[in-house]
Amino acid sequence: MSKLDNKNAQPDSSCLIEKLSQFIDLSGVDKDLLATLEKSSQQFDRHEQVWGVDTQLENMYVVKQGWLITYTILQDGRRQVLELHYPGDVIGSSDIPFRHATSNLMAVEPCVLCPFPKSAIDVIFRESPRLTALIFTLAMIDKSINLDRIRILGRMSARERLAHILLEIHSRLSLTGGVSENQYRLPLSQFDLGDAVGLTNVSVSNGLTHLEEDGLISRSKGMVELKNIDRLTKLSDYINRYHEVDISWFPDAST
Amino acid sequence: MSKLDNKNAQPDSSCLIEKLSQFIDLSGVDKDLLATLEKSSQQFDRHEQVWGVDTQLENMYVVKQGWLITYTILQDGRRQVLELHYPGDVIGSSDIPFRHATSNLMAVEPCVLCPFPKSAIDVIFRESPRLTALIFTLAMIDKSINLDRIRILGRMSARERLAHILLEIHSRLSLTGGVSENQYRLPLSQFDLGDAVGLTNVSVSNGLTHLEEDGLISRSKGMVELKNIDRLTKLSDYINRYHEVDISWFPDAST
DNA sequence: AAACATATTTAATCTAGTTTAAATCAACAG
DNA sequence: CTGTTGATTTAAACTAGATTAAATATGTTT
Repeated sequence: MSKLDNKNAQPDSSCLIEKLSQFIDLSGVDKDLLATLEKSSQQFDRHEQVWGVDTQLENMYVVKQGWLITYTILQDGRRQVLELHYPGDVIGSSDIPFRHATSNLMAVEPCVLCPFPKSAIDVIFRESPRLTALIFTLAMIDKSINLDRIRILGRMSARERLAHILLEIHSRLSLTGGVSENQYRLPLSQFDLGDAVGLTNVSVSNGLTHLEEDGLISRSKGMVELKNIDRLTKLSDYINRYHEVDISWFPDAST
Repeated sequence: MSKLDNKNAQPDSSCLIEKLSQFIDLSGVDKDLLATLEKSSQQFDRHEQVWGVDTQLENMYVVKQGWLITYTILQDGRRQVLELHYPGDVIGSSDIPFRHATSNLMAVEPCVLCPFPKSAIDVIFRESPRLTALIFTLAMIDKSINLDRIRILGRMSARERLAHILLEIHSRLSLTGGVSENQYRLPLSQFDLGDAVGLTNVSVSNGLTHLEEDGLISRSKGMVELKNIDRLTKLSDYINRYHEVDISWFPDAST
C-alpha cells in the first residue's frame, strides 16, 4: 500500500474540473466548488490495489493516468473483471450507497489518481444541480455499458465477446484522444481480457488470433488496430453508447 | 398498445410518494413536488410492451402492480433479459442520459404503472437534494445488482446462477412484503429465467429440478420456497446488497 | 368436461469452450 | 549477450451446457 502523496500536484489544474469540463461548461461557482474538493494526487504501482472488498470507502477518484480494473474473486479463486477504468474516468460512484466497497479496484499499470472525499457528493447535490446532472449521467452511461456486458456474457460466442469489448474500449478511448488511425494501446493481458468477458486466456488467444486471421484486427507490441470496424460492429452487434448521450436537459449553470 | 388510462387513480395516494417514503422521511415540500409530477396510472396486459429500443422516452415509471422485464434481442432472435422489475421499482433512470431507450420493457403479467415525465428529474435535481440522493442511491443499488449479474454470468455454473437469482429475487421481494416463510410467487417462465441468467430453458429445468432434489428449494403452482437459504447463499456466493445500504449521508429534508 | 395452447420435463446427441500442459515468444535485469 | 520471468500460442482430451425433439403436465376457453 505504498501510496505516495504527490507533492508536485498543481492545485490550479484540477483533475475533476478538467474531466467534467469535457462534457459541459462549468460556471465559476462550480469550478470553485470542485477545486475545494480535490486532494493531492496519488500514484499507484502496476497491480497495486487501490481498495478491496470491505474497505470502508473514504474517497472517490478521478483517473489522471493509467488503466485500472474493478473485479471480484469467487470462492474457488477465479476472477471476474467488472469494469475497466481509463484516464478521465470518475471511479467510485457505484459504491456511494454502501458502507463498504462492493468490489476490488486495481491498477493494471502505473497510475495517477486524484482522490476526492466521498462525502463531497452530498455537497454537490446541495450546491450544484448542473454538476449533479452530470455525475448522474456519467454513472448511467456506465450502467448502460454494464447492461451491454450482461448481454454479451449471457448470449454471445467467444469471438463476438472479444469483438465487442475491443469496440467498447475503442469508443471510450476515442473520447479522450487515446485512439489514432483506429489503433490504440491495450495494457490488458489475455487473462484480464478473459476475466472481463467470461473466457479463459486460452480462448482469448484463440479468438484474437482468429479475428486477426480474418483481417478484422491486427496486433503488435501491446497495440491493437481495428482494421474493419463495420464488420466488427455487425459481428458483435455493438452500439456506441457515448454517441446517443443527451445533455440538453441539464439545469442551467448556477449563477 | 392498448394503454388504458385508469380514471380511477387517486391523486392523493401517489405511487412515487409511497415508494420513496419507504426509504426516507419526506418533507411536505418534497411530497408536494412529487405529487405534481405524477400522472394517472396506466394498465398493461401480460406480454405487452411498455417501450421498445429506439422509443423516444417521455416517461419514467413507478411499478404499482405486477412484474416487468427489460431485455434486448440479438440478431439471431435470441433474447437477453437485463433487469427484473417488481412492484415498488422506479424504472427508466438508466435511460435518462440517452435520446432513445436502450432496451425493451415488457410486462410479464398484468401490470399497473404510474408514469411521470422524464423531465421531472431535472426539477428534482434543482429543488430537492434529498430526493436527488435517494434517486441516485436507488440507481446505484440497481447498478451493483447488475455487476453481481455480470459476475454470475461470467464465471458461474448453471446451478449457481439459478441459486443466485432466486436469492436476489427473494431479497428484493422481502423489501416490499412479497415473501412469507421464505416462499414467494414467481411469475417468470423458465424461458424468462434462462434469458436472465444466460441459460436455455432446458438447463433451467434441469437445474431447478436438481436444486429441488437436493432439498434447497421446493416449487408448486408458480410459487418457490427457499428451503435452505444458508446453503443457497454459500453455493452462489450471494450478497444481499440491500442490507449494506447507507443513507446517513443524505442531505437534510428541505425546510 | 373436452380441446387447445402453453410450460415443463426428460432424453440423446453434439459442440464451444475448458482444462491441462508443453512450446514459443517477449521483456528486461544483470 | 544471457538468463529469468511472465505472457502468448498451440495442441489433446474433456465436459457443461446447447440443441433437438418427444412426452408430460398445467392452465384456459368453450
